[in-house]
Amino acid sequence: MQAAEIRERFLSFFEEREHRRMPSASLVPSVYDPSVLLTTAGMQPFKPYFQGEEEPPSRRLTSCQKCFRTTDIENVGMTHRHLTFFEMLGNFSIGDYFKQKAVGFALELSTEGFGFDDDRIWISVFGGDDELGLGPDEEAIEWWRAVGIPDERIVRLGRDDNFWQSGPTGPCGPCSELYLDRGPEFGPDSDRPGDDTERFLEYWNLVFMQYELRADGSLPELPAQNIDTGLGLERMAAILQDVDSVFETDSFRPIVELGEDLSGRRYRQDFPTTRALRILADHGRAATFLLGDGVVPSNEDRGYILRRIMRRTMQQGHVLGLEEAFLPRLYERVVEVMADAYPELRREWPTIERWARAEEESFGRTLEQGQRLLADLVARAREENTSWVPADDAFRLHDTYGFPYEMTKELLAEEGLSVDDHGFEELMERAREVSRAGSSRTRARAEAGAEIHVDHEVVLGFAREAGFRTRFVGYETTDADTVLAVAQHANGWMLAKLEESPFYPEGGGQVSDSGFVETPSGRARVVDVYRLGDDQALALEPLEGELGAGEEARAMVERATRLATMRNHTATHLLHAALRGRLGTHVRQAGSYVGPDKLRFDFTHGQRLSDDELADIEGMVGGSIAANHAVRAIETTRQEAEALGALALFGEKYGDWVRMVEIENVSRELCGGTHVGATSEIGLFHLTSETSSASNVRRVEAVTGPAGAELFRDRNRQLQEIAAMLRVPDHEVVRAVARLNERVKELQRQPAGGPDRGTADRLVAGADELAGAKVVVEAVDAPNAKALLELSDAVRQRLGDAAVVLGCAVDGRVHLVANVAPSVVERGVKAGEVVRVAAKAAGGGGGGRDTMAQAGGRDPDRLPDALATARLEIEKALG
RNA sequence: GGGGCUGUAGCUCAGUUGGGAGAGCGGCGCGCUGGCAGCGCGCAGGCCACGGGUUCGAGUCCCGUCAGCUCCA
Repeated sequence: MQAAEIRERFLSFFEEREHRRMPSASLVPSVYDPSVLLTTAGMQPFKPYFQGEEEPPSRRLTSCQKCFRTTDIENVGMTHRHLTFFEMLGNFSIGDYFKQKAVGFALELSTEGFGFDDDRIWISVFGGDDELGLGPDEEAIEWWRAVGIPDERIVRLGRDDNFWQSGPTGPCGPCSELYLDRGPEFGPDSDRPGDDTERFLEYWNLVFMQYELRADGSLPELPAQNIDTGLGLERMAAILQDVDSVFETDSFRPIVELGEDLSGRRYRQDFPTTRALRILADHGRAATFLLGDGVVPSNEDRGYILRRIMRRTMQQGHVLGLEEAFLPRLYERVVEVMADAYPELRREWPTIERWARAEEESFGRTLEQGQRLLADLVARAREENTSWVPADDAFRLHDTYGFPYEMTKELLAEEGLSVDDHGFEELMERAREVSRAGSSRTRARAEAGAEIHVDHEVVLGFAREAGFRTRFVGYETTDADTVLAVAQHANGWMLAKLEESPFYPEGGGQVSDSGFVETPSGRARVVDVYRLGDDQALALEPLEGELGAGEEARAMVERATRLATMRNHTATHLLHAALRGRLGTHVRQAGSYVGPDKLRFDFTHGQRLSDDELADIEGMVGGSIAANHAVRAIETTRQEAEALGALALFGEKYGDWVRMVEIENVSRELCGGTHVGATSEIGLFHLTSETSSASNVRRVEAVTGPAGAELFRDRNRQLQEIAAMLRVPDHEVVRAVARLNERVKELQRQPAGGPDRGTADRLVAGADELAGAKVVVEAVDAPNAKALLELSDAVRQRLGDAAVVLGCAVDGRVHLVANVAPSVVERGVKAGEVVRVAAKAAGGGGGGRDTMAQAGGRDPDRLPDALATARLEIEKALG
């Protein structure tokens, strides 16, 4: 059975049993779920439903979810089954059915859907745990018995294997796993499920979300109990296609074959080759899907995960002897295999290919640099006649220059050298500790900061207890007559919920609204708006009187601020469209800030923007504003929006109904923010900065409307001030500064134009002769230290075997120069020494080489003392 | 989020205890040569990333900012 058929059979099985079939969510989790970098399980996109923050489209769901886990990355290629990227099939019950039906469905699909023999299916259940105070999961055992699984094939496992929890506290519960007994040729009868053997293959995990684990250790039952199951598609395919490993299934074969064709080697020819081909296949899939979901290689967060995957792939390519760039071909093959199930891959192919090329090129540069450094290490080892390279050198190559350790070892081995593996691992571990220590410290600080605000859990509890959802009316109005339904004091603030609220809660980059709430008995400022899924709550600061629950209330958004924010939000969409139009469709939003003061937009792009590009983009946005396009928000289905070509955000919120903001003739984006009605309301648009926020991510900032005009006035004022200082009209400023610059350069050059002939002549003529050497020690007029030096040069050269010491006083400072011919140095006159003692006499310091030295001091009156000291020093040396 | 490295001529990079900004390639000019290639000679080209500090003096030492590379979480 092919992978596509397994996928379809699973989903339609549950669809026939009243489950709503959901499309796979992006690998990039919703922006509202910062707990994970990437989607790691099928239930993850449904978390808001499980937590009761949002209403699910159905109580029963089923999906095939793209998943990514790095925890086992070291094992990929070593085993038959470890993968970083995989597809997870699952059925979910949100407060609907529980263990009985979950068990029944699982067994029915296993036997009737996938054709497993009843008597080859084994089950594991939670066997109890003292610390949790729970006994065995009798309920699950009972239902397994009821569907005909005999006791001897039900295995009880401990908390580590069969109890699920997502954190130290929160929802949790026992699991139950299904195993297939592959028969005695795969292992002895004494093997048991859970022992990680080849005989018993785990293929399905059922999670019973039954309890809530509290901080005090208590374990009350959840009011609404949920089912979350996961069946790994690749494992199932390996079983049903009767092959040894996932890499031999139909989803992987064509990719492995590409590796074989490119390298001329064969899968299973030897272990290093097999391993490399497996890694190519797994990492190839992983990178293609990450790129397809808008992740871009960088050195932080998910971008770094992607980069590591891509670089590991290239390194394994090296193991296979692949010299040429091969990532685009690898990813192209992945797209061919997977695009029927995941059409976004075909749509994003130009972007995928672009980043593949860019990363391969950039890694090439890293390798080149590393090889250069490595050559130095080899040369040094040869010189010192050793057969090894110190671990810290190899580590530096890895840590600082990104040169893969495996490659270091391999290339050194070719030179007959080795590295201390153990030492390398130690350094690696130490670096990890340093990194961990640093990040936990900052995490503690962040948590300390969070206490100032009201804890998210508290707000969530408050809203849940209120028992209704606040209706957001902020799209239509900024003032609402409504009811203050509930209120509660918390941490100095007041928590409140309105029946209808015009206040926008921060989201999609747009900041929360500010404003006021008034009731007959009091007045309060809105200091924060909490977004709770589809719901919201307010934090209020009481200003007058006392606000009470149940009172009629008038809610007023601060209009000027909101309008400024709306202008910036619509401008952000125009900017996004302009960037894509000018730079290419690889440009993708990677974060944004939309406030009343300015807008900030991060997007994926490889290089800094040129002045021309920036000017063009600003011009395009300005053109869209002038054209006065209508802006409309449309509520529609996700499918409809996608069909219309709407741009989905990085880490889009999951849901059936979406809000699409359309700017006529310019763009369509999924967006929950507030916008102006027509683009001309934006007024002025001006880009204020262009920087980077991570590699391959550029950040631009802009201002609009009155803020833009204010900036303009400010600049103009500055220009006028400069013009006044230069005494030229505004439009002459640039030319005037250029002239000024030229003049400054000229003045700086002039002293270097040649030393003053007359002075030099006078000094040469006045030279003393002392023990066969010419000596000049004089105070002269010189504009700066450099001129003094050149003068001394000229004098010494004309005198031949001479010692020349010159001094001058400029700007309240003393400069001294000593210039001594080598033959005189040999006789004991060291310029550095002379100048040092002389400077000391003038209250300064100095030094230099034997033939030339400079010094200075802060007291011009003592210049004669300094020169006298210098003369004495020379006489002493020559005497 | 934490750590390491790097910013010097158009490019690739040297630059010693702090003491006169350099090389190679490239550019321009001249010469040798029948022409090209080549060789020789000469010239231009530098806010030594930016901002502070220490110092008589900073490319060099210290602090900060920006940018690039890189490892880890």
